[in-house]
This record gives sequence, C-alpha cells and structure tokens, in this order.
Amino acid sequence: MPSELNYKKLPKNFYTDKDVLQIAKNLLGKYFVKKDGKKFLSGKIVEVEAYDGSIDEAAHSFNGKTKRNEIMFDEGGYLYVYFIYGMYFCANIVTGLKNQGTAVLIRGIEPIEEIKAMYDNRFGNEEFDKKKVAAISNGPGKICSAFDINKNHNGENLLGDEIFLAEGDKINSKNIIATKRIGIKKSADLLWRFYIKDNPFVSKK
DNA sequence: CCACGGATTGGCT
DNA sequence: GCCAATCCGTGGA
Repeated sequence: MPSELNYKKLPKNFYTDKDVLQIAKNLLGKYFVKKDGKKFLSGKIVEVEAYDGSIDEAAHSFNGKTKRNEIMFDEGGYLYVYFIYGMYFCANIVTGLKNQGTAVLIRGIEPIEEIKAMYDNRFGNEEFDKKKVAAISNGPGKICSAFDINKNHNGENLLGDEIFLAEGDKINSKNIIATKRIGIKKSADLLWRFYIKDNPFVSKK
C-alpha cells in the first residue's frame, strides 16, 4: 500500500511528448492523487477516453477555443473540468503542445487511499456498505464526486501539489481493451476508449 | 437482468 | 431553444 510520501509525480514531458492516444493508454495504471488537508485521496486510473479537436468532432475543442474549453488549448499537464447534464463534473488531463486541443477524459478509478473519505463524498456519511464500493468511482461524474472535484479545479496545474498524477502499476498492453467511446453521437466509431481488462472500476464492458 | 426516462444547468446555435 | 464526454431509479421480463 503506497503512502503519500511514496508518490512519484509524473514529469511535464509525460503530458507533452507523445500523441494523445498513446498518453491515454499510458495513463492506465497511474495514480490520480488529490490533497485533502493532511490526507491524500488517491486511486488507480483504470479507464480513459482520448479527445482530439483537430480531427474529432466529439472533442469540446473541435470548434475552436471558447471560455469553457480554453485550458484544452494550453500545453499538456493541466486539468480540464467541465459541467455536464446540469449536475455532474468530468475531469480531463490536457495533453500535447499549446493550441493542440487534446485531452484525456478519466472515466474509471480504483480507490487506493482514503477510501472511506471518497465513499462519504459520494454517498454522505452513511454506514459503510461493502456492496457500494464498486460504485464509488466507476464513471466520470462519480470520480469528481468522490474526489470532490468541481469547476474551481478547472485549470489546475498537475505539476503542483493539490492534484497530480504519480507512477503506478505497469499495465501489459495485452490487458488494455480499446472500444468506442461512451455517450457521444459525433465521431462515435473511433476506438478511443481504453480500459484495463477485468477491472471492477471500469464503467461499462 | 436490461431498457428507458427524468433530473437540472450552462454553453452555444 | 436545444441538448450535452451522466447517473440513478423504476418497471417489466
């Protein structure tokens, strides 16, 4: 079990030196960490989707820069948080070079540290029900609820100490499944969703 | 088990 | 005014 002292933060070039599809796959197995006072909420990334505004109509960046999506046009290493369906937030990792408009949506996380704190963020301070653990963070809106991520975290620098990514498990490429992305109508046939085979915190098969 | 629809706000046509 | 990179409860098989 890792302690916060052991987190080895990913360097800037992790976010900038490869194309968004490669970075999406590389993100699987990495730790997502959010500082919460003296504690660190953390989990392992198990499901992601790539978005590329240069060729992908589903990307928020496809129609150019706006106030909402401007962080997607910055260089890699920032958090892009958007509000959806009047109720939920979703968190993305911005990748690539300035003005590229590429990012990776985090869709599934396996809780690692402070699981009860994340459970309470999701369900309130109710009695712990083991059967609900799988529902803590197996979806993009659920992740933001569990980690208490909202519009205030849009633009967060992932090289800082509030929210960052860290080295984690090495995932064998034969255990990475590629499928169509969830819940989009445009550019729907691209196989740009990647997840770790058989992990219970993947949102859908 | 699966399919369907309601919730509820802000961004952009 | 339309509808979205979602989630959850309901109702039927």
